[in-house]
Amino acid sequence: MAPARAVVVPADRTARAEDREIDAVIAWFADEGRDLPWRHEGVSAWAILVSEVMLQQTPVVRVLPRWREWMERWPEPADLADAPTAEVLRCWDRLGYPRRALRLQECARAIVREHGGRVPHGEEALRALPGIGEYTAAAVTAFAHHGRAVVVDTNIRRVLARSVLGRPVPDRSYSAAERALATRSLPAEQGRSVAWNQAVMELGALVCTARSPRCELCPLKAQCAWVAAGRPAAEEGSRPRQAFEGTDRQMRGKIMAVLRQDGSSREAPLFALDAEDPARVRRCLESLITDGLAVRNGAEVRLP
DNA sequence: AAATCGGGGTT
DNA sequence: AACCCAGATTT
Repeated sequence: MAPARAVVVPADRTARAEDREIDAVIAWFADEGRDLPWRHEGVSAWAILVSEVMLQQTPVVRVLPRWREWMERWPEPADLADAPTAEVLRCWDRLGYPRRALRLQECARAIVREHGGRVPHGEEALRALPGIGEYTAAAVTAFAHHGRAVVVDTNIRRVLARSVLGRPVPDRSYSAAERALATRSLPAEQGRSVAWNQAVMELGALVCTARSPRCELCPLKAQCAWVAAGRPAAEEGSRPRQAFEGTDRQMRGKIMAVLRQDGSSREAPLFALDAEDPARVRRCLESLITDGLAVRNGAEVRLP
């Protein structure tokens, strides 16, 4: 399990070896990291927070255009707080999981109400905001406030699972042991910790990818436990994942697409979205209303 | 710990 | 057709 170099090496030599690994990854990022707009100098903490929420389960390429438009329309938390929610949901478009858009607006309102319109510092205060969980609080702390935080996203999980544990994929669920590993791996010095978080995340996105990792380009290839083990394949997925086709999630998406397009709709036409299963349409409609993503007035349904 | 919550590009 | 993506929230 543990990497070979963990075996009884003088503390100072271990430290220097780890420092070289860290520097190699940071240097790789300086050369190969993408020029993403939310990484630019002078981008506000709010803009970075928005990017992080949009990036929750949505790939970078799809976030880019939405983020640009969003920040142009609502550059400050107060702007989003005052926006019509229907417009917010339209601008969110097809980023997926539209509850994130709702929570982001609630987040903006909480920032205005409780923090004077400024993104608060500190992971505890950040986590208290709607839609901000462990990852996003750490990411905002690191990338917006340049603080030392244990950032663990899907990319970092994969890089650590492979390079340190020698495993092809991380576990399904995020464990305390995994958090401890990420904590141990984080450089002690603040500036280096920020660079490390950014660099490892990018390494996972560009090189140590889920499908076809490009190990030949990896700054960690010489000391990667997974490479050393001969890059063993992952076990076959024990459970087939739930298909998307035919799920409530898909139907909710279809209904939201209609509401974004038309602003409102009579209820009856929505049942044409699945003539085979009106109960499903009904169920999804009710759940959207419960979630605050749609409102009913009379025989019509519209965006909130 | 597991389920639920979109949507689309890649393989 | 399956897999994956800068996760959060609820149960």
